[in-house]
Amino acid sequence: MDVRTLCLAVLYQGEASGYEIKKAFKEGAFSHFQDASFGSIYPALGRLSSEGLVECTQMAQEKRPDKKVYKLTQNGEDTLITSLLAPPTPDRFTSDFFFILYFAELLPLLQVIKLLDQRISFYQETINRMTQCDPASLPTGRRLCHGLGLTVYQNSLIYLEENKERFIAELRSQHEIPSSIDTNLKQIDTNRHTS
Amino acid sequence: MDVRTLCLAVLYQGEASGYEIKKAFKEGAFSHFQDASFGSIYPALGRLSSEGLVECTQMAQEKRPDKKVYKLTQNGEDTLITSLLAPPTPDRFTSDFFFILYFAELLPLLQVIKLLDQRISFYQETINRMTQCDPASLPTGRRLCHGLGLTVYQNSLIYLEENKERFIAELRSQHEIPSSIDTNLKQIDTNRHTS
DNA sequence: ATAATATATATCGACTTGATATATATTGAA
DNA sequence: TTCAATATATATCAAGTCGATATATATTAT
Repeated sequence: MDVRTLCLAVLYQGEASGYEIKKAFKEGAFSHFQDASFGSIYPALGRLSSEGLVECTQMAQEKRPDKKVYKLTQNGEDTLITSLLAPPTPDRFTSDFFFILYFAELLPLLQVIKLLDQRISFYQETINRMTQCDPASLPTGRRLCHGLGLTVYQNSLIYLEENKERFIAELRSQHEIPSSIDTNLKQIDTNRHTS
Repeated sequence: MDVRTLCLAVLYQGEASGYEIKKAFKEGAFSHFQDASFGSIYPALGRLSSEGLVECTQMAQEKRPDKKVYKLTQNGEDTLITSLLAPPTPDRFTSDFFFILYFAELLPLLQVIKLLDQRISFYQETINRMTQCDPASLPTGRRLCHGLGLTVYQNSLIYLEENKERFIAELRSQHEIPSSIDTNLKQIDTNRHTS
């Protein structure tokens, strides 16, 4: 979803500045499945403003730098709904954690253990944060998002906790045969390209 | 993870052309947690080649266009390992599905049902594809990736199947009061910005 | 026959990120 | 108390990335 639509979506829930829109992606409601940087938010707001999809009110603040508060227009609201009706593009998931884990045999065991422990902490903290909020207080669509997301984190945590020890033991046993460290993974696909 | 490292990772498993590297992200081993386009793969291979991290062999093919087969050098292998030791950047997950679902109240009910059904099919197909492969045949790290990923898809499917009907019934009941269609979500955060 | 898909490399405009610059207030630690 | 870090607030820019497109041919399906 393009940043312009993302801005409209945040503004649908109440007027906000560029800084506050960024927060919605960093910590707020959209943080688990969308993101945008200042470098794309500010230009997007400028274009939305010139197209009449949002209105800007310059708030000359007492002490802090000027705050530009953006508000959705009726046209902007209609445009948001239309964008939501378009067929969704496939999810995009990019993870260094999975990428590094994939090559676990090539890395020092302590490094891998650290990676897993950090991941377990990440899942625990995320679950704690998400269970702060009472699902019953959420609108229907938002509640399903919340429930599905929470399920993913909870089951990921369970899986890692259940398999961590076995996994580490297996890696340790492989480290005991030093000559195999480097060749383990290569063996798998060696004869793929025999044309 | 930058595209250069991703190319080294694919080449670690066997020599490959740019086209074959792209396939590793589209359908192959890395498809669930990494991606790269031709527009970044080809320049990356050129740079890796000039830096001596990969070697290129031009295969003058009989009928098809020339194939440039890239192979990892020792230097490239070392560079890959070093990159894997760097602290992982946070995951990035971007989903139109979650984004649209979040605003379910604003959309025609049939549209939402279609969205959920497509999602359920997507999970089912992904699980089917992933269960084709025998986990026991995979190296340790790769097996944990596979297991954790599969768990996520399976539990997402279960959650959606268990909650779909209740969710749709709830949306339907809200549609019966037409005046509420537009205001449901707005009510939540209306008095946040009362300064 | 002919449309669609697969193999194969390459380029390019448009967009996005991550870092940086600028300026001030508040909070917490030494 | 002083000093560092964090938070509020906008804006820009180099570097990197995507998605589309061009080019050319073989195979598969309709």
